[in-house]
Amino acid sequence: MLAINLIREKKEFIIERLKVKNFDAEEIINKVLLLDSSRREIQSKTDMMQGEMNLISKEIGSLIKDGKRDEAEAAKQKTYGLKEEIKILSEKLIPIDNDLKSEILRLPNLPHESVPLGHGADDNIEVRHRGNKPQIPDNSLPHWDLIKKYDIIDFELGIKLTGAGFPVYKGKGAKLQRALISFFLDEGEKAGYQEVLPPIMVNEDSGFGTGQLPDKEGQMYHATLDNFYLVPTAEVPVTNIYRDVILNADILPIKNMAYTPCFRREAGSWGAHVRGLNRLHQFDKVEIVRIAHPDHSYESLEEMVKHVEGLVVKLDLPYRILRLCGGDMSFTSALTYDFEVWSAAQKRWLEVSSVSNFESFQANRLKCRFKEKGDKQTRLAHTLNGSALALPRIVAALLENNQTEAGIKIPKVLIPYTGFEMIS
RNA sequence: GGAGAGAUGGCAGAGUGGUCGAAUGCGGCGGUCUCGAAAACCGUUGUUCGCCUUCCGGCGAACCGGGGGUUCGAAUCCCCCUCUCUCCGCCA
Repeated sequence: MLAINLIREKKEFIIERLKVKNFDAEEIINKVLLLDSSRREIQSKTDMMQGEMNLISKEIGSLIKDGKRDEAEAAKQKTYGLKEEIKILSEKLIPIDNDLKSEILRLPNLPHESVPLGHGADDNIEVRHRGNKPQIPDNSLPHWDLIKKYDIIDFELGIKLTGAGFPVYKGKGAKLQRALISFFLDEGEKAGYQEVLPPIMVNEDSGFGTGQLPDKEGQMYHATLDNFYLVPTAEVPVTNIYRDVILNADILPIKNMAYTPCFRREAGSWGAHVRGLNRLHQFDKVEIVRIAHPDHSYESLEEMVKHVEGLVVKLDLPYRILRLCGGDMSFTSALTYDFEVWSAAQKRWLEVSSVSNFESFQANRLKCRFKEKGDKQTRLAHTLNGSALALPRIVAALLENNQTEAGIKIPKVLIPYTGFEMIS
């Protein structure tokens, strides 16, 4: 949510910036400014009247204390008209407040100045790439065939238990999941992230705080009886730890990470490229989350990119890093880097991480603020997060890229975690 | 699930209709003292919105779990919701 001050002061700037996201903000902003000024006008009036009411009430109090009943009664008469006026005005304010809020919520976050113009994936800019695409034999199999061949992930069984997109990991397949999670968490710990194990269902306030609600309601599983949502990413519970808090500036940046299963309905996004592990309703992910000082949040972002890069390097996967263009970025992000790894049998890049700076956009929804030592004013913090990493596509790439006649070779760094060197 | 009790500032804890944004203690911050520190003493100490102000700030409104109501006036009375605790039941 953009700050109202910013909208008041930098209307033209916002309109220009949002063009990068191919978003025409002019109409909404005009509406916001109109609603905002009538809101302020009404509030000034009611504040004044309420002040008058308070004065009279105090007067009545002391009159009664002095036993001046008649005068007190006369003073009471004065309040009735005022009270009615205040009521009318404050009732007028309610829809204005609601409209104002919902209009502001329609505005996406401003893209950072380095965000390239563009409409879709083709316009993203490759920041760098590393690793050679492995040469695998012509009879190599895509991962959905490999998992069957070695019986490590069972989609049909998942369908029986739950439905499509809820795979069952078995034997070495299950162990590989656990190994990756542990590896990612250990690497995160080395990089100074505190591990948290949060609830994987959250309430409405949390869903709102990170921006899933109200717009992306249909993307989350909803436990209606209790009105809880299954988390689509650990970002939601971990970032919401800092909802409604005022932090001391000197503890920034806060660095947390969490492993959680992630649940996504993926309504309307099933198509040709989603076979096997490419898209699931439930998957595992380790997420890194930071709360940063606005002056240093981009340093944080770069550190996070480096960290994620370290992971794919250690797993020996060919990867590329993309700076997302305005049209491909999320509603809430100011700058996003995507990581993609090469999937040798599918012969395509798979997105395995998305690292973003949300600047104060989420923080404004969350009311996550900080205070500089000795300063009276609170300021909005910056929030950032990134996958480090999401498992399924990493597994897909590992299986495909490392397949040999004898079986699938496990990357060196994972062997201490798996306890085996080969899936065969 | 049943019965009861409760929710007050960073924390603890008073306050049951009238200058109560809220006593007191702790903590935090600033100062005195000290070479420095501790102790002691003095002072200070929330958030949001609006209006005014060149800065410092000033004035007003709102906030005592959340929402609604009664009243000239609500932390205090009434209703609904949420959460916490105690006992019972069930249970990994």
